[in-house]
Amino acid sequence: MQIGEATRRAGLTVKTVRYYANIGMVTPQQDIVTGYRIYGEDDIAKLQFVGKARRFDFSVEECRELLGLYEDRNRPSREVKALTIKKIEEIDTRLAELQSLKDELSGLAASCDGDHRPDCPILNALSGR
Amino acid sequence: MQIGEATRRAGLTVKTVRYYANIGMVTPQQDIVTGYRIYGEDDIAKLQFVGKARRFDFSVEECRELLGLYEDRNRPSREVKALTIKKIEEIDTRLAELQSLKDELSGLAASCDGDHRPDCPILNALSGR
DNA sequence: ATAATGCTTCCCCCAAGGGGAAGGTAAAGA
DNA sequence: TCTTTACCTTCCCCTTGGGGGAAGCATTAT
Repeated sequence: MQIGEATRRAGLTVKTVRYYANIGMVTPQQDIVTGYRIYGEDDIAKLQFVGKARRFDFSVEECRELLGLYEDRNRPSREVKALTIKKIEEIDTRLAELQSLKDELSGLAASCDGDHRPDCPILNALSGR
Repeated sequence: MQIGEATRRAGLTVKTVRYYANIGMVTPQQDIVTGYRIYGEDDIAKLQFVGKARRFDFSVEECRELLGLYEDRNRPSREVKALTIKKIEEIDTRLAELQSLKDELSGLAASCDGDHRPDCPILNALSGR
């Protein structure tokens, strides 16, 4: 099928699918006459796979790695699990950072009257006073 | 003072401080003969202010806005508080997304043996089976 | 015949700087 | 006085993951 239907079935944009072809992640066949990309069922499966992995916050490079493992029918599940745990740890780190930021900003917002007067504890805090 | 000391006092890199000058956020004077940027105490205060705001996850454009409010001695604190609350909401949204991702990935990781065998529930989930 | 899609490549754009080259400047040491 | 060293400048390419849009074929519908 052509790229349009492939994107519909994979739930991705044309730009995205073409990008994956360009970086060699999901490489369809190509019509020699028209130059059109031709996607098969296996390509669709890969696109859907990558789409889901991206939604799980895996980077494109990590997706490439996962795809390699996905295609290797003999790889130990250990490797996949290790990648997943690493990703969970990254998410944990980011969660803690964001929570800390939120706490600080919430404290500042609570201390600011937020009215017409110019005095503002938020700006005071940012300016180090 | 020159840019080197300014960066030391503001806790930023030279690249960053030059970038802020280029985009017109913190614009030092400039020595006409040497072309060197010359930073004064007020510039240092602004750099420190922006540095802190960036650490609070405000974008550069938001920092520019905050800086404008910071410099306007008559602005109502309402405006600053509104920006802060918007930022807190953004952080909340991202927190929820990350938590959801983490829960799903944790479930997958728990269901995967992670041994030498090739069977892997994580890949199965990603491939939609 | 022509208009409407659909496809291609090509190039620039985003945030927020980082890395490094090539070259001017200033102060300290030999 | 000469040279090294440390700072400074501008300029250009690189990053992530594509988005926007132009210019130019192909196919299909009217």
